[in-house]
Amino acid sequence: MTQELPPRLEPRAIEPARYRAWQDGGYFHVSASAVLEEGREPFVIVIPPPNVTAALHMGHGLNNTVQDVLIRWRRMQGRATLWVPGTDHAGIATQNVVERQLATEGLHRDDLGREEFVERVWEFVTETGGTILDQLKAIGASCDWERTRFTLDDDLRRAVREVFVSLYEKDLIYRGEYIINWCPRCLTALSNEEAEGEETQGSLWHLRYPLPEDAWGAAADARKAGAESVGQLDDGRWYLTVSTTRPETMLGDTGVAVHPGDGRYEGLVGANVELPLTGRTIPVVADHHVDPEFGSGMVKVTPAHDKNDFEIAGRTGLELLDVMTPDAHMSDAAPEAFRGMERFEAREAVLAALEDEGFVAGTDAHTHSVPRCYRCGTVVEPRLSEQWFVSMKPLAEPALEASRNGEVTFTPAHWKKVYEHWMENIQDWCISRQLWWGHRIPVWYCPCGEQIVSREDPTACPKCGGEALEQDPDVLDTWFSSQLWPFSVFGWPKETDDLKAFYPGHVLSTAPEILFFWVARMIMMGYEFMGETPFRHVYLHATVRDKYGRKMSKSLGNGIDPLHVVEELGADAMRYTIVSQAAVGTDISLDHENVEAAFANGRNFANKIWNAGRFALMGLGQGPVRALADVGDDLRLEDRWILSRVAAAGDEATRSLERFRLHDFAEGLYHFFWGEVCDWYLELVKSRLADDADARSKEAARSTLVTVLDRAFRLLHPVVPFVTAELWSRLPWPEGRSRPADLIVADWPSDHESWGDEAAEGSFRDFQSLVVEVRRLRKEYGVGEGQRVGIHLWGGPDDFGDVIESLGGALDQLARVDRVEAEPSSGVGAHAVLPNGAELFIPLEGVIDVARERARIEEEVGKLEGLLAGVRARLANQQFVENAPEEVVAKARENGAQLEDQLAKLREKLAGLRA
RNA sequence: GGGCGCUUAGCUCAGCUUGGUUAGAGCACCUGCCUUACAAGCAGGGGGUCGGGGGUUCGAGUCCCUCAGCGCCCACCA
Repeated sequence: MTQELPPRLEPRAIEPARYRAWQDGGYFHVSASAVLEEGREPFVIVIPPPNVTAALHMGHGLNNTVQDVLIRWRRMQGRATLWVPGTDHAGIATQNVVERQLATEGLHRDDLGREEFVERVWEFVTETGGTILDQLKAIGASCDWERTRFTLDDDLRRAVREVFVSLYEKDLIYRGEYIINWCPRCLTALSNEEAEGEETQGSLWHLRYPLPEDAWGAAADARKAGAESVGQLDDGRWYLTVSTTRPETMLGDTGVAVHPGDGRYEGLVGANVELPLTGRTIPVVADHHVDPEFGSGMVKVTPAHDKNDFEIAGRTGLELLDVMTPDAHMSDAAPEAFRGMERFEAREAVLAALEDEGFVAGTDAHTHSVPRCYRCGTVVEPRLSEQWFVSMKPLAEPALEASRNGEVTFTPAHWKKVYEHWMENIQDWCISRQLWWGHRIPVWYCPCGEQIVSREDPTACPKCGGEALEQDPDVLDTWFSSQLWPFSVFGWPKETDDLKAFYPGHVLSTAPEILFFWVARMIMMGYEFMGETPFRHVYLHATVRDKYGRKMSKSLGNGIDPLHVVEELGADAMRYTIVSQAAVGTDISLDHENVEAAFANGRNFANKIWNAGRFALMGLGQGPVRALADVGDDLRLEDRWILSRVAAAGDEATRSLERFRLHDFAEGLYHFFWGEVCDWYLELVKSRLADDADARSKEAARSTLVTVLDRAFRLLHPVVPFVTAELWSRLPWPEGRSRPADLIVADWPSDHESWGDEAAEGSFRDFQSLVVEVRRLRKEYGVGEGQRVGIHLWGGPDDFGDVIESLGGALDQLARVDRVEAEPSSGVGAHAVLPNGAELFIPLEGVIDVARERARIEEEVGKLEGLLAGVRARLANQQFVENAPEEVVAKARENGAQLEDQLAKLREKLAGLRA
């Protein structure tokens, strides 16, 4: 019953039911046999698994809408379309959340112990883990929920174990003591990617290290050679100057380094410098890493707290001295005065002590990048530590080649360069984390010294037979399991049918900031373990920002909750708004302070579609609709025009989607549907549907309307699935055509060749420009809205007369023109030339009160002339021009110019009315 | 320090790959309409020297150089 449709779209009334119907219909699911047995071409996307504890934010909203658009489109094209959903256990993030929960109970994870803590996390995850997936359903995501995976599922554990052991066997995983990024709050190692640099306004302190007396001669020589960093203290002692941004680390210095070729310091190499505050002396060494051009050309070396210094120590044999505890307090290795101090407190204390003894040579303001933990924001401490690493260079090679030779492509294209640059400079990956939540490292240690790396949990040491094996306490970086996602979700390392059918996937859509964390590593793992790329195309979506251009984030509180948008305005409104804004390579700005306004465009469009459908359902009536082919002879110009246009719109939509131009896809259809179907075709077809006297015209209109809406709804469905599916299901169906079970699986329109009709499009364009021009003139000359006029129309294309004749009734409907004469005319009235060269004249004598209109215009002219005279007088006044603020004068000039323009137009009008 | 990108209407952005009608959209604004699909609408309208400068060309928002401002990524310069 079409009367039931309310005049405003109520998304809540249709969306949840629609979604349930799709799920119940099994449309989201596809089995391997569709590919392996039926031979259908697959189309596969694996979802970027959101953190299991996450709540949906606008970034998810955008990314998953993008994926759903592609998925729905391909599904309609008949591909065996699979979108695999799931969540990530998100090691640090999840552990932090549960630790915070514990903290509210006054507990620490140590109070529970490892097992109980992990159990607690599982409880939490089991309770809340499904939330974000349910939220995806609300925005319409058509994932195959039967295949939902979690990165800690048994299958995926097996994959992780296999990959770790396999890489270890290939010597691509090793354990060693190196400087790694350490978060003193999370108490774990981090990868380079997890330590995010933040530009910070800091200081560079210059410190003096006194030289022993036997080096004073060499020091004096160095000074003479131009080494300004060598000098004498008040008491006559010579010293060297070194610089640092982290003075507290000087307590762990074990040397000072210069470049081997730096002649200035030649005599000082080998000298033992006094390290202030510590009572230690440290040697001056030569190492080629030191840049003689930079600063003093002399560097303090802190091997246990700096990556470069560690390497220098490796080459020069300097000692390693760790002066900090894991939680970044000064350790027992530091002088007593500083022990137990927090690092920044120690920084102040060290500086104060050095200052006291005259060892601070100066301070410069210094802006540099300070690494922070990507999870908690704590300043990362470079720390000497034994960890597990992956050798990345060999793995990167095929993944780099894949980008170079186009096996993997990127949208926007410029990410290709970013990806390749990173791949070319790839560094080893620290994968062990001192956490409890995650994939435990599959390595056991026997008291006999044997290290066992095994696919199966060992029960006894293969070397000594001992059973007192200890498993490595650490877990793997979350991204170690995420990188296997494209094949682990299909059951690898087992050779499953799913794997055969659905690997490799096609598109990977995600945020640019995890290109290195995740995308690059998936590609490397794909080549290493599957022998080919996990996906051919990487789509990096826009960043969602607020109206001030700031990234939406929890901490800024400037986020928009997609569920709130769905609730208030509908999923369709949200989807259209963000897709239409997601132009390649740009960001999306949404006003978080006025959500309704931010999504108004999408909401209005969904409502427009709704009303167009309502109109059709009411206007079509109950009778059977004939197939288009059966009414072919009765089609009128506007019918042939709109059929041709819907064909063109379909071609454009397909082209846009093929190129990942989702913005063009959405906007193109918006303009087609609103600007052509609604503004023109529906307006023209109204009277025909209501006119029972001309049955042939009415039937042609009904057939055309049904056909056009069917097509349009199909094209629109990927971006606004709910409103289109709802209306489509109610649309009457032409006789003789079989009807798909649901719009979600209706064929994507592609047979457009036979529908194109350039002649009809050209003729209709001529008609449109005539209507627009008549409307404009009517408005300009104050012709009342209901007032009919006659027009004269001459010149232009040969067939223009025929066009006007066939659309005569339409001209009356759209522009209130009841008489068209083909003869030239002039006199009192309005005249214009159309784009196609035809001349248009509207006699206004007797239509409007010409004398009154003339008087009205004259009055207006008088008024404007007065204003203009005033402006001119001001501008003629030297004092005003010289003394008034510049912008006031400029404004006056601008006003004058505007007034002159307006006057010219009015005078032209007057001339027409006098004729 | 390297690499990349951006600057077009009041705001947010398309358009540049392949130079060529009058540079577009949404929102905002002005005018007139509650015309029975839709006022979340209809009709009409105003608003841009395409960041500055230079060059190539018959022709530049589009290609090249340069300057300025903004942003992103990478990096061990103490």
